[in-house]
Amino acid sequence: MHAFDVLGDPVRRRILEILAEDRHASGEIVAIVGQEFGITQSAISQHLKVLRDHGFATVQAEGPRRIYEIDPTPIAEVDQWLARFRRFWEPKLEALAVEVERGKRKRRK
Amino acid sequence: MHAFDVLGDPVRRRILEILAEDRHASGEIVAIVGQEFGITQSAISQHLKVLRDHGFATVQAEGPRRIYEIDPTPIAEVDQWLARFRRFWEPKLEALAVEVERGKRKRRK
DNA sequence: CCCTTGTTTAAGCCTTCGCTTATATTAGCA
DNA sequence: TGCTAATATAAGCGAAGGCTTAAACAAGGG
Repeated sequence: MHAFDVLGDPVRRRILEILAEDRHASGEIVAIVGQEFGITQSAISQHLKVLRDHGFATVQAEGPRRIYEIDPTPIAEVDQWLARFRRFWEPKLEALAVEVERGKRKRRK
Repeated sequence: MHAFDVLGDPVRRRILEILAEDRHASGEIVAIVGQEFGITQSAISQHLKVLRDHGFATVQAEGPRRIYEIDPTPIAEVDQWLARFRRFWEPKLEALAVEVERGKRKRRK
């Protein structure tokens, strides 16, 4: 399963949004996401497994609880792939790089 | 089908890579992608339909040929969603903005 | 007009995916 | 040691997606 497929599911995207803010126990995620999507604890646990297996999240046991934390690595790879398209909607990007360079030169003088 | 699902397929990603470079006739895409993935012209035509239907590409008839051109809009939306995760691998982003501002101030003096 | 070339569409098959229900596992506490 | 709370796993089902073959359609050129 490719990283894009992992991000293809709305439940998983929502979980990642939550984990982007802070680490959470499985149960906390179930409370939020289960409510919003009307799915069971089991379903969410399976989504968490997908996120784990594909490197989007890491787990740490704290007593009986599983604390999930985001791992941005695969998202960064996706972002990397998107880079080649950015010039279509951000022609300013080159200009930005130029700006920074100009600033650096000025300060070196 | 969500934009992420559209990007989930490797054939479609490859087509978008090709269209990112230049516009191409359907047949040209078939020649490249069909070879690489070992699938039929029909299969590729169906992928092109998905890209059309979800706003990733536009078509223009030129005689019997269909010329495909990329439309970056949905990719930009995906990129937008990814924005919230960028701080995890690019803490320099804030610094970059600061740099630009500093450069602008210097030049105003 | 027909034939050929370029392309799309239809039908059907097979696999994958997400969900539910039911069951297992693990930790801590009485 | 059992009981409960928190979580994961197994089995099975239905829907969706991607592929192939076959058929349809559109544009020129003879």
